[in-house]
Amino acid sequence: MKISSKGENALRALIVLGQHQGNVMTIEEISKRTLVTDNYLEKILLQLKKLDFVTSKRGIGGGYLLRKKPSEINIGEVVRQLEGPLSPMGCASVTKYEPCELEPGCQLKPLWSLVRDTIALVLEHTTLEDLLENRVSSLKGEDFVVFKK
Amino acid sequence: MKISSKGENALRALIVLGQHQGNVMTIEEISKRTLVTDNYLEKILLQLKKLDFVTSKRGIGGGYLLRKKPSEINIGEVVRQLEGPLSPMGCASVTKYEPCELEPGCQLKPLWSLVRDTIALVLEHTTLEDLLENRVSSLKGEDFVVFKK
DNA sequence: TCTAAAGTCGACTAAATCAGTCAACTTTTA
DNA sequence: TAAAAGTTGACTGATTTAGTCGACTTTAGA
Repeated sequence: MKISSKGENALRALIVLGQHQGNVMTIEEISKRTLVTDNYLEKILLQLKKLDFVTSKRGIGGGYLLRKKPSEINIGEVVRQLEGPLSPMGCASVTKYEPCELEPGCQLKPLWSLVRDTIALVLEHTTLEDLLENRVSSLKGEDFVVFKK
Repeated sequence: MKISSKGENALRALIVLGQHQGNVMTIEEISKRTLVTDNYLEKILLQLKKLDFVTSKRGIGGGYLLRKKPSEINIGEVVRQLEGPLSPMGCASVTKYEPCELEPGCQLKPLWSLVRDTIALVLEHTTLEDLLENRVSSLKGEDFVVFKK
């Protein structure tokens, strides 16, 4: 159930860019603040650019900046684009469903669907703005519960 | 955010063993019902045995069977033992915390913690018995919600 | 118009993990 | 004592991951 370093580092970069909205930042500057090597960051930023989350300016004084407002950048979508489907198994994926030989009647699929849906619930309701403003609340202390209506 | 085939196949095996409680099942029989090759199942069952979820009997008439009652087999624990921590990132892991250079003040960690906690909430509240009796309810149709108290 | 600063692109690699195979071995029962 | 079954360890092939490297293009400003 892991997030790879690519996804993690992409989110780090978006956060740093969000903290400097309006200003372009060079790969080197982003690298300093995210602690990701610039060679690797370059790859990730290029991918974020292709996905239209960021844009860039070449030449002297160039660099990267956010393409959309932080409130319009959905974390679920970022994770999905960089890491693949949110579902732990293809059979429970909404965006990239893969049939399984054990369907129907599989007693595992409902579990994977539930896991997928709760992950999606959290990630798709979080925007970059939420992260920037520390609006993600912890479940610790049972502030949150999942319950059946 | 994937479950590997090892975790999936281990759960399949446990389900099949749960459906035949009291009877030993050979690797070959389990293989037929889970659609996992017996060479690979052998590896997985051995691991499940070391973890004390199943037990085995050698020789003619031998095979595998559950070691505990299905109601005592916690799916979160099975997944954790076979796949590693439930948390998507080490910094948010409860059972295997790994420090990160960006702590404290990291704006991502609360998100990973929330994801970990919701995954744990689902998986740790599910037992093998729940799976066998199809007691895992789907989030579809918004039967469930996550909310802040 | 030249130069240095920046992003862009493609090829390559080293390590890790995963999924799976195989052969030899031990235990047990009939 | 033979056959059925689990046990063990070594091995392999494919894939993914996390980078590295070098050559190239674009741009601003002196």
